[in-house]
Amino acid sequence: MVVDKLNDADLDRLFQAFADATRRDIVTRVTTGEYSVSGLARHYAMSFAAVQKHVAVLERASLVTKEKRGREQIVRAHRGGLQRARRLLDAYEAIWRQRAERIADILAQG
Amino acid sequence: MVVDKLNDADLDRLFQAFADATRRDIVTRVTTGEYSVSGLARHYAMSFAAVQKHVAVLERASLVTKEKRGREQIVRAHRGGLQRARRLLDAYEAIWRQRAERIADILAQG
DNA sequence: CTATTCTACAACCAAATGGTTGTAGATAAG
DNA sequence: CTTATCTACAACCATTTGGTTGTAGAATAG
Repeated sequence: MVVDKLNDADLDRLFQAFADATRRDIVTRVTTGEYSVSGLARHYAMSFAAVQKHVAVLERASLVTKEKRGREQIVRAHRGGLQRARRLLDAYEAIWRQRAERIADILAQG
Repeated sequence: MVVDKLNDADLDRLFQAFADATRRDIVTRVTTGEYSVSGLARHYAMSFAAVQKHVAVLERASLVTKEKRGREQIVRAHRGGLQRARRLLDAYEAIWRQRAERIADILAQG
């Protein structure tokens, strides 16, 4: 899947995926260890189906992938989404720095 | 939570705020130029009230502030929110690197 | 003063979100 | 084979979201 160019809908899904504490926690877990969907579900005070939905949201945002192993579905972190989110925030940061420089210039020449 | 030393609700609001193309565009605009709420509204194919709500979402997420000037309300970028979002994604990135090192160690000693 | 502009906010609506329970199919375990 | 486990998915519900229109007040312009 080529996901270099980000459209609005991709970014919407990406940040939406981060906008929930349970999902952020799932991302942390699957980055550091190996979890099936039910393995994840055991850690949260909600139904299996609810966790399943959270994983689906992360999957659509390209933050995790699933891989079938026997009767389990192993959830793995997928770095692509994270990197794209970081890139966007870095872009905002760059705009900020540009602005700061511009202001500094104005002050310097004023 | 290991990664998440920031308040969950704050982070929810922060990423939720980024999860909309109009709001991301507003952030860009107010970082590079000076805009009133109605000045912003002129650029979007939606009502003034809708833009007003988007600005309110950004305000609650600490991504912008408003300052009254005459009968206008000037919207200004506020760096705090952006920096907190970046910090969180950097933390995830750090976890990734840790994991990569761990795997490299295992491979090296295996 | 009067008219216009800018903002705030309420009320409303459709769609999305985050949760639930229930059903059913695969796979593993006894 | 039978039972338990893991997953998928549908149906449902309450709340939130993203939009609308309408009303009202404050500040500016003429």
